[in-house]
Amino acid sequence: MAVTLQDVADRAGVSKSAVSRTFTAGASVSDRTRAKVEAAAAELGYHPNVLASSLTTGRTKLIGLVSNNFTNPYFLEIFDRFTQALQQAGLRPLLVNLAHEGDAVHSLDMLRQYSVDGVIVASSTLPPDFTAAFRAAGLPVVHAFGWSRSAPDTDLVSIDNIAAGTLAAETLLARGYGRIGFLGGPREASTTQDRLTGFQARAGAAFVGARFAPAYAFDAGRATMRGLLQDGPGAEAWFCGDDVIAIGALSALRDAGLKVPGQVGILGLNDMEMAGWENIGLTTIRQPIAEIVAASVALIEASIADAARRPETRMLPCSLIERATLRPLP
Amino acid sequence: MAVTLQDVADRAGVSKSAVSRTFTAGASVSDRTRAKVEAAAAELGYHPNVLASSLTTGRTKLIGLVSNNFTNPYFLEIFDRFTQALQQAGLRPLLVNLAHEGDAVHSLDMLRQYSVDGVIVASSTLPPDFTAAFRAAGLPVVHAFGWSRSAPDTDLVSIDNIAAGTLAAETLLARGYGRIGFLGGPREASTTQDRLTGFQARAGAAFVGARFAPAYAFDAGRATMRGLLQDGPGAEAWFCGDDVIAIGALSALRDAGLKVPGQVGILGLNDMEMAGWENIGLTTIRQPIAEIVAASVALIEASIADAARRPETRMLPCSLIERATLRPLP
DNA sequence: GCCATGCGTGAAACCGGTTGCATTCTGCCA
DNA sequence: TGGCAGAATGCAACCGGTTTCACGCATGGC
Repeated sequence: MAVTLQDVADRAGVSKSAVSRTFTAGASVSDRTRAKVEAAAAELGYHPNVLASSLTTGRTKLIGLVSNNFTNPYFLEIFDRFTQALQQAGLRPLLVNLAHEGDAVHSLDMLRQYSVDGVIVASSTLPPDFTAAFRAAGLPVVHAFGWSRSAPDTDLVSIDNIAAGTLAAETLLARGYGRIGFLGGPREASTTQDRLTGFQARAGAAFVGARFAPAYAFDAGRATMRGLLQDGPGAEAWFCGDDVIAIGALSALRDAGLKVPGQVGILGLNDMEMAGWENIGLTTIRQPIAEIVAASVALIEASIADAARRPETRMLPCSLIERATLRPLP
Repeated sequence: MAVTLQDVADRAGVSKSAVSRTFTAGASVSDRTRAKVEAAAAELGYHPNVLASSLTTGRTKLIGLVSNNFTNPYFLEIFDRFTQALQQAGLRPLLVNLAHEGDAVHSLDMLRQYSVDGVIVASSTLPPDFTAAFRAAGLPVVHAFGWSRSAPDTDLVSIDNIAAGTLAAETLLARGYGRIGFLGGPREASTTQDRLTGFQARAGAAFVGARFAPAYAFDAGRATMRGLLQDGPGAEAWFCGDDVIAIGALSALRDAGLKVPGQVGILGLNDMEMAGWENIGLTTIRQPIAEIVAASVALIEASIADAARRPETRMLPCSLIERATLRPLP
């Protein structure tokens, strides 16, 4: 059905080798041969079969893009960037949805079956031993949006979550909120723990406690905030570990008749597109998503090019985006 | 590096053929050999290389998942379902982001280079000649969430957009809105045209006009509604061609001090998760996304199994989801 | 005019599997 | 026990490429 190397070779009156060489950069071919081959290839509409060539070259240009966050709209922005950045780099994302627990080991096997060149794990909740498994299998792997002290032997790209927590506490205090709390995402996630650590340390005596939403979801944020309100007077301002949780919390506050940002302040994290919608106007800490994606792709490319490369950690700075859910600076 | 068929064969003391046959269903192997091979494979941690086998079988179990909607949160739900459904079927999604116009022809070539078994195009705005190009290349292709009279020779899975428009008009009229309008997505999309057609036909004299948002995005919906408001008294209720446009429109109405659903009614389409958030409460027409995804995967499997299969069109019913942006029935 | 140099080329082996075919093995029946 | 059918197995070719190797040929220096 499809046009093969041999077809082109026959047409051009040269050997398979000659054709192959015209399509591999840096190979030795005369201008005359190259011209003949290119003409034949164009006439026949030939495109080399990447998969066949991967057998000998060991490169598929396939990258496993693994995530378990298919419900948080923020991740659509992340997928958008990743797919574009990978395509730009001539790589192809093989998407893996880690919806169920058991998928983890299975998907590792699967990605090896397809001999992907590398794996990008985009998640802040996946346990470090998951990425470690890829590395143990000899696969280049970059963990983006997650961070873990316990896995220093894999590439990591992330914000400094401790610094983000610190920035959050500083921001709330500077705006005159006296009692401040943390409304994080899933408790087990090391990112959540780091954000809390930074927040609590900087908040000092102003810290009134932490609560954890079970998921990065509107409902989870809303329900958790409702619980906090029922428990009596809590904080004057909350640092939420994620925008979508923050938006859920806002909804609960509004239902309870509390004025934001006057009576209660809310600070998010991520700066997803929705945070900027005029009917939401969430004040939030921005993750530099473009830079995180670019760095992740760069690191995976580096690991592919040099298998002996030492893994590296890139922590990118985040910044405050001022909108309407915190009082202005005095 | 990786364990190969030969390694297993050596270990088990049999030929490559025997090993290959133990892993292909329906091949003739004795129980004794199978046991030996399986033991050896387990010890070595062998997983067959799908790409190598694809050379002879012609099957990669790779499916191109093509879309250009990486900004509408609704599509994250769609990707979530598609990835899960494909994984369930033993297929792997190769994700293609059609962000730029020029990507189209390039991505076709690319998907052929990877000899994908089929392509699923998930988009309501891609032109029909795009999917036609895949079909012309001999690739099984299913177009989901889009529909076109002009391309009856490809598999289509979608709601009946004309019927959805009719249902929308009926719904608005039944709730006592006298003058009703259509606020659609991109004008060129055939889905938009169909929704308008159905809507206008049923609305009859109550129809006051149509306006088109330039994109499926909050900002687009908001700006378009703001424009409508400036143009003076418009409709009492609007049928929006997409939830996220509807949510943008709601934001503009609220800013203008108009009461929803009392003074103005808003009806969306899709029933994305966000539509159900308590701070939004969008009344909307639900697309049966699970069924659309399931049907798309089933059709692509059918096309792969039988290359001579005739393409087919599946139109699935949609239904009204009652929330808070339309007046209740009298 | 001779030889070293090096580029361009094709034959053939190989990547990791599958599969047609011929051969051997097994079980069953006469 | 012999004969035979059918199952099990191995060999070798093949899928569509890449790459090593050896050779042919043009070039340039002496």
